Amino acid sequence: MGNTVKRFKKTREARAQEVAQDYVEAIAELIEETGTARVIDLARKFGVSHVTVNRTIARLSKQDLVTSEAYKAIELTPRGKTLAHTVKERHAVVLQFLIDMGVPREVAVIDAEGIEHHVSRRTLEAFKRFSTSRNQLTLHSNKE
Amino acid sequence: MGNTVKRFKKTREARAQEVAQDYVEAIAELIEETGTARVIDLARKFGVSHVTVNRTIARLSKQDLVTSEAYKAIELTPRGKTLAHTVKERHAVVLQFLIDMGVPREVAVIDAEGIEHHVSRRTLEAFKRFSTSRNQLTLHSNKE
DNA sequence: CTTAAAGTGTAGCACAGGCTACAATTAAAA
DNA sequence: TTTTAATTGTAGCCTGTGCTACACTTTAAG
Repeated sequence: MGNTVKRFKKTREARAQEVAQDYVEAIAELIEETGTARVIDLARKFGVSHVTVNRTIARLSKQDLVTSEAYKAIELTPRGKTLAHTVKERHAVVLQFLIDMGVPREVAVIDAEGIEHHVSRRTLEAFKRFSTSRNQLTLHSNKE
Repeated sequence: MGNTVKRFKKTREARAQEVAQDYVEAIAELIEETGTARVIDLARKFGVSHVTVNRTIARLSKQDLVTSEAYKAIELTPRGKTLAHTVKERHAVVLQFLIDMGVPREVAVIDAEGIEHHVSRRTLEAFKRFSTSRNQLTLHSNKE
């Protein structure tokens, strides 16, 4: 299999996991902020109908990322919690990185959402290095 | 409509254009390198069946990005050419940026493929600034 | 407690993007 | 030129992710 093929296959596979990642992250946030994560909350957050959320939750449930009983709030499984934590951290790194690069915050927030899912470990490390060194510099020149 | 909703809608819309962008870029490359872009070439490049390529080409044709006659090679419309050019340039900027950030080339190639579609104008500019200043620095210390 | 509103679930549709299997066409070999 | 191989096209299937419409359950107001 050619390298280009591998590259595009990887990109497609990553895409298949994006929704799952967005959902567990959102669910974790909702639970943290409001105590529960309901279908309607997710529907509002993502701007989709509750039907779409429902089916996605069913799929996540099959993947052992969430548990859900009819008419009950959604819970994260241990696997779901772990994933949510990883995703949250990565999201924060990417967002901070873009901001540190000089991208206006509102733009950075949008771009981070799309970019985060495609950032490998190595690239994430590079982003962290950049933010860290930039922040150390400002320690000496700026108390922000 | 909430900001979060807008953000996710934007991400979804961007996603819908990714395939189109990948295809016109690949078609432009094939034409440049081999003279023609055929269905089978694209199928091999993306690692999908020729059927998938066929239907995608039909969709791109509706969007006035390519022209295709049965059993003939695929051509880009003026719109398609313009898009291909934009995408190619952005891809190059993102790839170079990742490499300049210290990401190993093989990893950068994969990540760039996923990231490029989510990079806004502002972020692209930030990437360019970084690569430019880094390259100017190496001019003085390294002839690479 | 009863009723209205909010939330949830399900049926059924659309489209994108995967596939296999088979038919048709074009290009290459004999 | 005929036959074979490669390429392209079409039918029909699957899954993911979107929707509306309608039914059911839970929650909140009266």
